[in-house]
Amino acid sequence: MALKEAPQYRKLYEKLRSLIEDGTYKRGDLLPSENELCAAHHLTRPTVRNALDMLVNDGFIIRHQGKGSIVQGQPKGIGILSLSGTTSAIGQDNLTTRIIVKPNIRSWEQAFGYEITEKQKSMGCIYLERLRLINEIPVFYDITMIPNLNLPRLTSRTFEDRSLFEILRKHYQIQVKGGEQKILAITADQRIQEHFNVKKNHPILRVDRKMETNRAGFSFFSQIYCNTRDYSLIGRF
Amino acid sequence: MALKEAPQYRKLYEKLRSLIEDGTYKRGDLLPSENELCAAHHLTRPTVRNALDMLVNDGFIIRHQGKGSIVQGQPKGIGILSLSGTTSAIGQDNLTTRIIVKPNIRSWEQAFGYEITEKQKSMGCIYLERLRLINEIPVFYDITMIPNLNLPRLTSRTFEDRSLFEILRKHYQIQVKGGEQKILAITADQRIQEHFNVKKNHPILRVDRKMETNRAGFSFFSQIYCNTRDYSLIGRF
DNA sequence: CATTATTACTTGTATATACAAGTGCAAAGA
DNA sequence: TCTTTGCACTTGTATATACAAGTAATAATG
Repeated sequence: MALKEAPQYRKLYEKLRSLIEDGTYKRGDLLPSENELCAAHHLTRPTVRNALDMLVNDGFIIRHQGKGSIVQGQPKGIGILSLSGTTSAIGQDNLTTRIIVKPNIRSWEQAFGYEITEKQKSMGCIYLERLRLINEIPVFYDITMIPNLNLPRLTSRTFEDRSLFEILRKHYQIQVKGGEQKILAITADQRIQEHFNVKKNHPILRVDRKMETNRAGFSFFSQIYCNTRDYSLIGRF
Repeated sequence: MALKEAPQYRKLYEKLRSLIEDGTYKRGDLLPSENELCAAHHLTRPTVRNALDMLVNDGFIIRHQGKGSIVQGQPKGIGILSLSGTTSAIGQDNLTTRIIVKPNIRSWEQAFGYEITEKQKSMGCIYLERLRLINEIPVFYDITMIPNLNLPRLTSRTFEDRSLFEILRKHYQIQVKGGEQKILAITADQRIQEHFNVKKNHPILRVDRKMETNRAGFSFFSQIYCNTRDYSLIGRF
């Protein structure tokens, strides 16, 4: 089952997105005009606009009639912490990831309070746990569960360098379109105390989320513990 | 300054959106096909697709190649702050509001960590504190600061029955378009302990938010304390 | 010098068209 | 009867074109 090549507008979207994310285009900059992009990539305006529409949608740019496409910066984030997200909010340099539980396939009955279908139950899930550190300080601990459906070699990919969202988007054409989340404040239990190196009664933010994608019926789940003493979650809405 | 007429695709979007919101099209229904919509509204496919794209974007529908546009239901909300407890949805009946500090005008230098302009500083702000109870249980404590700009009689309006957002929208044509928020877990301080009737070291969720509106340069701010023991924050994104 | 009009750009809207690709059903064939 | 083929439908992608409308800098005008 060969992967279909991505459409032109999608490829342009990825290119421009990368250029914004890596800082080639900074906040406040103007993107090349639509006509310039047409010429540069040998596309027509509707196709180019399609790509730009996606960027607008994600919050990377805004457009002004008569002026151009103005780079906004990082996406409005999906929900609260833009997942690709912790990366974008903090700056990639300082963020390191430790895989605590390597991706493995296991059975599941539900996911952090969210229901899953019978089919998903029968297929099992890819499970992993990660600890993320900012400037050597452990800040996030997240547990991820992904239905084990048609994702060849996902378990073997590295989750350290790239974000899960990026992997899904680029390699499997799966885009997170939205989702649902529950947020609450708890006190650190034994395990979290150890990972975060905090004492009892330390307040911790917990986020349970269901991520819905463009692939019908394909959702995945994560539970995120966050020590907000030094870094708080920031998001746009 | 007459309002420019809305473009065709926008009008079609509003029509279809209304039909979904009023239940004419229910969840799971198929919308008329693109060609049918073209014929019915005397438009071409790109224009119709533009309208449908907006609906997809808002989460009202999803589209399936070869099948059609499937109605999903209600849109994704703005921000977080819809509540979920053990009981699924909390009817408004159970929510009561107590004004702890009545709206009054005072000076300010900043707002919960967000910068404000010199002009806003000089004008002062409208300040209020409220406690919100669900089924007699105190769940939210929020502090609100609104720039004191051209909002005659705002201080005297009741904040108990109506939401601030509704007042701003209906009486001042101010709509919240988006904003920024910071979320963290803290332990209850003396005052919060009393309001929430919890003991020391009880974990509390704190949200600092900046609300941006359709009026250029007009933002307002709130800080929300939330006891998530019985009710957690849920939200779609 | 200050104001207004022109001009050359930008994005916004809309039409017309073509073919690719996924879905589901019905007709043809084994 | 069951399977396969084909067809008619759906949405997806892409091109080509045209004009409207906002923006900003320049040129013309008072």
